[in-house]
Amino acid sequence: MYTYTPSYMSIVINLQKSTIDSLQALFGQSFSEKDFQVNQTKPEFEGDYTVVMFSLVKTLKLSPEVIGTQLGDHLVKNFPQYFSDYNIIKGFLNLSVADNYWLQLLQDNYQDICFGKYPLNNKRVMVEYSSPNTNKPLHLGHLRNNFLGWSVAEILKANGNTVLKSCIVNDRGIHICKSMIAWQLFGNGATPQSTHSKGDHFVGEYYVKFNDEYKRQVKDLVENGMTEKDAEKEAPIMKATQQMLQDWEAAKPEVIDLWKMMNSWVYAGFDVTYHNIGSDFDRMYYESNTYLLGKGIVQKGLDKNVFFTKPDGSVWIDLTGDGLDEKLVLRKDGTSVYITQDIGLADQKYEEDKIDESIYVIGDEQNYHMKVLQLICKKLEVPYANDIHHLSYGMVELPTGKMKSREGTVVDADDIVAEMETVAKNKTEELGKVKDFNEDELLALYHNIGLGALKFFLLRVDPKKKMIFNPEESIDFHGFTAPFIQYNYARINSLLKKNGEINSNLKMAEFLPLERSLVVLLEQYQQIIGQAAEELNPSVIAIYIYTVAKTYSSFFAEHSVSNAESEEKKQLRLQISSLTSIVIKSGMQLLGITVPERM
RNA sequence: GGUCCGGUAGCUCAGUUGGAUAGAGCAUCAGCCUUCUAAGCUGAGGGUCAUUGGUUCGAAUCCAAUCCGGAUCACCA
Repeated sequence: MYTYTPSYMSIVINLQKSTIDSLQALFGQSFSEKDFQVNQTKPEFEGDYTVVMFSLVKTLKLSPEVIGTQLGDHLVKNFPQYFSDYNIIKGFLNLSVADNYWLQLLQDNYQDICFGKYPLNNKRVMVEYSSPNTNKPLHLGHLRNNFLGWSVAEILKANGNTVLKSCIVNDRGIHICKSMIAWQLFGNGATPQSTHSKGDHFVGEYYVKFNDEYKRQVKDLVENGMTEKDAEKEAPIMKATQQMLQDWEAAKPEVIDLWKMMNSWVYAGFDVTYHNIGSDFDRMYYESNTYLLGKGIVQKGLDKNVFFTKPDGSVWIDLTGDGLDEKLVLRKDGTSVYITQDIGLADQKYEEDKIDESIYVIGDEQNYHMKVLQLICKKLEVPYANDIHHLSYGMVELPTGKMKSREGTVVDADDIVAEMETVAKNKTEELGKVKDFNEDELLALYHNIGLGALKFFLLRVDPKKKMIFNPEESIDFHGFTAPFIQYNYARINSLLKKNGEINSNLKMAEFLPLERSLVVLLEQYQQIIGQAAEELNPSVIAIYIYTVAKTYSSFFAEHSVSNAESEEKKQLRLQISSLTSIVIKSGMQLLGITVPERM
């Protein structure tokens, strides 16, 4: 889906190309990079990268050893700038990359803060994420969405795309009216100001109150002999809510005023949260503006016979041929439904912003909906039909099951961020390394560490998998976590500060195993950025950056930089350290995580 | 019932365009701070890759069947 011009040619690609050339020269047959596999060499064997021979055996009708020997020989002889040595074990051709190659890579890049990133292309991509409802505050599930959306946007930018972040606010509908009704019934004119509460939490409380009252009324009715189904329809509070929705659609001034007032409270609360977690948007869409969109497109679709009308006047699309069902796109009264709005909004985005790709960060419970949207667009033959991608992510669940706002069993976004900051504060004070920091510096540090730990926790796992969060166990600060990575960055930073200017002109090119492992890893950063974009998967970055930090941590414990065996060694290690710090900072930034200079 | 997703160490997860002895973190145990930040390092134990069968030089990875868990199939959004 995304193809890029790299800023430097990666060693794996060089290996593939030179292998293809060599095979051609040796055996007179042409291969492509898909005909053989290139792996990183396992640590227990000599070498950096490995070509697997088995797939070539059939076509060449030679034993793996024979092919390996000839190929290895040819590669080392003809591409000495890349390969210095080889060995063959079973069907595996292990190649050692020339020390000078690594040295040159280091010298060219050790101060390049753009290392690994791709040059600008002409693609415009929109990432839609967050998409909150205005009847309740954000919870942990929203945070996963926000962090994913932000990170994917950053990853796409690093791949050279121009990215627009957008947000569709779900600001109308029955759920909003529930909070409104409850406030009328139980609020006694209270406001966030009068109760000293955050606007989104304030409104969310009334959403919970609605459901408590609703349950009570249903129970009463059932006790008086009504069936549960009828009771759910007949409960006075539900009837009042439905009336309010109709009044809203009829634009009754007092309902609209109430709606505007309560939404403004929620937005004030959201602003605080978004600012705190570092989310922002280039385009805001409000469902109260877009819910009528798409009707014109449906009309065009009717003309093209993509849609059909049922006797009652409702409009449908038949997707049974694609393994799905019939799907309604316009109600019999002519009003649009969810999918109709999305068709309309997709069109609006395309027209207004001339975007080439559109990414929707939406939970996997909407896989079916997004599939329908993509299918409808294809059948309508709109130009952007193949450029709609769903970044589907799994729910964040508690050990007790799903989080439910209605029942108040949610991990609140503001609460969890504050809690993480407190843990960061306690831990920092315990260690006592930054006693000279002033109050602002301390707050910034707690924020970076606490929020970083949370972001990393949510981003390090494959988005499409659901995850379980146990509020009883606090999120770890050790091991595969952001604080560990941040800590390594801070160590490198202080080391580099102590040692001053780095000599860029090195002749020595001998690497100890850990030094070599680091350079090999760092060289892969560019390819990792590409892979993360292709898969729309920030966990690729998280895992990679952790591996870099972990390897550096071993290196740091094993080898002294300041007191290296020789001046040349010292300079080499400083270059490695410098590039490591650049990659850590850059990679963490792709995850939306700030690295502190000290901690 | 149809469709889709998942099941890997006690726990949380990597690894699936088929490759060498399946990897991390947490937790447990044993070592390591007079030397660049111990939020660290080194090591140990811990596995029927849900089950069964198949494909082949080779399967956690591909195919089939089965079991378990989840999502979805609204004139809600």
